[in-house]
Amino acid sequence: MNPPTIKDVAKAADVSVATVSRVLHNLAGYSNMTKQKVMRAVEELGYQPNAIARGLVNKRTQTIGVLFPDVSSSFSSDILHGIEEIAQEKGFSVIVCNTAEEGKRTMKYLQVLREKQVDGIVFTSEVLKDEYYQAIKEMRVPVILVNTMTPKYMIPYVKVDDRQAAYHATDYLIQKGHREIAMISGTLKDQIAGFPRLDGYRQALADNGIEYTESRVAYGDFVLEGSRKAMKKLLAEAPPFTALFAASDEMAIGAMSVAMEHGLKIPDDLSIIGYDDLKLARMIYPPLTTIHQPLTMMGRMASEKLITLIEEGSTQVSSSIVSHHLVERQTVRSKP
Amino acid sequence: MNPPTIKDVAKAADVSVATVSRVLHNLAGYSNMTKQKVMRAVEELGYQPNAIARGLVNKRTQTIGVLFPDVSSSFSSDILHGIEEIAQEKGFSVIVCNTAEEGKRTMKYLQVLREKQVDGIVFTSEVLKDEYYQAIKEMRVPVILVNTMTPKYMIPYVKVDDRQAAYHATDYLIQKGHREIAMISGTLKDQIAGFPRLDGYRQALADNGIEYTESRVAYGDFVLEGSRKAMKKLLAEAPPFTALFAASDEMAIGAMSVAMEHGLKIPDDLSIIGYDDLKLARMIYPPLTTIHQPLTMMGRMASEKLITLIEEGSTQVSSSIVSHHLVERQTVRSKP
DNA sequence: TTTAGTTACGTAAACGTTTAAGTAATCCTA
DNA sequence: TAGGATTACTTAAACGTTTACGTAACTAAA
Repeated sequence: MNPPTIKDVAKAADVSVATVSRVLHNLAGYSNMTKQKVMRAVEELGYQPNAIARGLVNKRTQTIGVLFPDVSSSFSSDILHGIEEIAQEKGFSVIVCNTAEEGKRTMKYLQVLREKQVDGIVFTSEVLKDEYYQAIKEMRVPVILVNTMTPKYMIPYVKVDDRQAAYHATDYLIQKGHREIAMISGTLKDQIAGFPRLDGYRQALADNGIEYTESRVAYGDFVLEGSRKAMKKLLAEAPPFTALFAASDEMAIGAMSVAMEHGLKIPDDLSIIGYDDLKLARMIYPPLTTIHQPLTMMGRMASEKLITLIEEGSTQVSSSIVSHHLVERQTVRSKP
Repeated sequence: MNPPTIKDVAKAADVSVATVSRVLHNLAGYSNMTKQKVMRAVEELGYQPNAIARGLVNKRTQTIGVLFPDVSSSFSSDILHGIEEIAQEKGFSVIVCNTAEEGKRTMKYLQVLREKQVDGIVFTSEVLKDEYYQAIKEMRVPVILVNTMTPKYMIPYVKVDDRQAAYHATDYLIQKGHREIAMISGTLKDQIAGFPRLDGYRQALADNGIEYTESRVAYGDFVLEGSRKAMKKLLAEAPPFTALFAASDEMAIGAMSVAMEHGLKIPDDLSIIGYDDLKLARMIYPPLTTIHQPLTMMGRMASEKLITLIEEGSTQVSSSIVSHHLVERQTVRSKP
């Protein structure tokens, strides 16, 4: 009736449960004949071990929790993909947590993950508040930050150098001959993806002897709608510009569409470079030149690091700055 | 040292574990004073219940497993988003499983889910092979199919009527005055999203007295690259056409880009309608007219149904055909 | 004042594993 | 051929809960 347990197997094979457990784990201490008996019983009963019971005694669940501000974003799901891939390879399951805007559900989810006894946590794309840090510390499991970081605590992270990548993007535009370069930035309050990217842009201008013009930067919120508004403002109010750096692909695409609606040709009338290299950057027309963040790989790395921490016990933490690269497609044009 | 258990709380409050358990669950059988004592002890020790131990005795883990062929697709992640939302609301966690191409890992994952004692499963976007069905049946937990179905077994599903939606898309093109309508179909072997959509297209043509021209349909594999090839073939070999129905947004976008590369203007020279209404349909330029599948809502419905099945025990199964709708954007134009 | 009923607990078994410790038989080795 | 070492097991505790059952004290009705 009920699913067979190890006890049923033991009874059927006429041995003790300890013996069954040992043959199932390939430990020593039984004859070949008993092994046969046990295997046969397992087969006949269709026995499957119960990971919950196992977890209780081992204090290990082979499960990790992953927190995203928005699971359904292309961004998050690429990271998730990488995390899941390595996790499953190493025998871990992943519980996904959508913390929603403003991390409204973060604390609740941390609580759930604690009760469920996950072995580790990946925390992505959001700033790690003190409150979160305390909660995680209390649960005594390793954490890895992806696409975010904190200077305040020693927590390993995996991310690209946003400032440097933004510098790269802007410098590329300059090398292509552009000098009037606008930017659509994320919100400045965002210490991770907002300020550093703007700063990189500024630095690139400065290093090339181009004056920074405040009215040429507008602020979006990393997603489409905000960017469309920002672009309209730029088109209406900013001094003319021949190129645009958008701090996310989604914003680049929003800007592109309003540019096209204004009758501008891309890249002939306006060059645009994005940031992220989401799958859709390749799909739109013309395909978007952008800064590639290896999201899936970052997910893989985070997963790998986390599982190492889980299995070796907290050895030293090591963060990774992964390198971005610029992928040239068709939205940037050399200025003669 | 170790995290406090219910025993520690009991000791600290000077009562039995049974009493602690009772106050924690708001059951009857204790005085107000003991309640205070227990609560204080819980507070002071920072006690958190262990869901693993609880799961062992209750035979309930408050966890569901969700299988996707590709978690990182926009399609899957929208569904996941809906599933997660309801799950968390109802106190369930979700384990994501990426079954990879060809369901290579499906069996392995079903095994994991079984060992981990999930309370239910949602199976998405893939055909449910007999092998899978047997495995799930053996684990005696409810399943819900999303975006797929099987006539062979009584398993509740949530999906749109692909045939009807394809009919709708095609008919819309016809109402707009088009009569030379090409199609980029998924592979015919796909009994879920392949054949039915082609069939809907055919039926719409027939009902409007338009002859079906085999050479006007090309086959992609639902994703970008295949579609680009298909579109090139169509442009080169098919009799001229003024409109195109693509069986997925991704294919529509692929087709759009090759059309644009050929110098065709959309929608002036060619009208295109897609299928799915992925987020990016709205983002590209011009925004894609397409069939909207309410993916997030489908995820929510599936989650809701599944949890009902889990909590009420298998009552009757009920499937849902959810209604698609056509969203008019800017890639279809009336033919004068 | 007895008795039945209720309240407020405590005891202990159960969930399905893993594993340390124990035991009996067999095998070497000197 | 006695002694220790090895092999092939078994027993039972432990993991952290929930919950059926037992029981003592108190309450209320007759």
